[in-house]
Amino acid sequence: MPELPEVETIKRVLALQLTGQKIKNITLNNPKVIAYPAADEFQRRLLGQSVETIQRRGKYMILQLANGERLLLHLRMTGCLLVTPPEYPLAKHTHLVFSLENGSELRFEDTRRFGRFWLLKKEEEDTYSGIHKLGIEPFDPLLTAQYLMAAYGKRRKTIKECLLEQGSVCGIGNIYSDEILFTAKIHPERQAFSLTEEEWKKLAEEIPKQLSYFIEKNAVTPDEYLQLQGKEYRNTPFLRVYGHGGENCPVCGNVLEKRVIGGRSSVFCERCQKK
DNA sequence: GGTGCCCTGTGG
DNA sequence: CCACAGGGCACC
Repeated sequence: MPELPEVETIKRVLALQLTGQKIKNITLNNPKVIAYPAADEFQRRLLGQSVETIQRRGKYMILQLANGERLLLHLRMTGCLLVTPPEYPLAKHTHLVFSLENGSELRFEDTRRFGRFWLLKKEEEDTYSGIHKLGIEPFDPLLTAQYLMAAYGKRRKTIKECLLEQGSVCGIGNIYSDEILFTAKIHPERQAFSLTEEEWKKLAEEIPKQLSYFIEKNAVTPDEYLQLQGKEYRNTPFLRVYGHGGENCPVCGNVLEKRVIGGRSSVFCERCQKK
């Protein structure tokens, strides 16, 4: 599910609910979700720790703990973090539950079980989670036309595939790559090296602009988030192309094309996004 | 670079 | 029944 805007939304909700909370108990229903270290050590080291701050890096969430350790999480496709009252019905694919000092629970659910946790010691170098391979944040002032050109400008891959990589600019997934390319008026199948300076400039503009727009549109209160069970994202009515294949382009009315690019389903307007 | 895989659920 | 789903990685 979650790309950067969704992870940011969840982060903002959890920050209100988890900051300062101590982990009193841990129930691990599916040890596979713990990528590192071994599940028993993971539980032993987390027990009794409290959450100091919550950060986001790319699509990863980072819980900074009072003892200097950090808990990392990647939600992948269907992962979901939710703070609930203890009596709240347990969802079917709940793999991990933290009971907190104030009586509430932090639950991790994930239907497809792709999501993973990592727990790193204070000064421990993280070569496990993949977070060390991430490129700059989309809101980094370093993200300029020049930066994009240097990163992708010689690549034969399509620009859509480049945007999905996390190594130069992180956080963009399949939905927002389509939205970004649509507003930048760039055909997703354009080979990266073929983009003009004007187009790199537009892209550098639209990447942070679109992502922050959707962060705004995502905004929920903790109550709303619980009601939506951390799953339904409210931003979908604002998506202009993703999920709208076969419908009319919101700009020119042309029928939107749906096509697999780099193994991912993609929607675009052949008239607005010239090849 | 492509392809398959990790998983479960849903919709055609 | 099969194709596909918002992510990422290993493996030719």
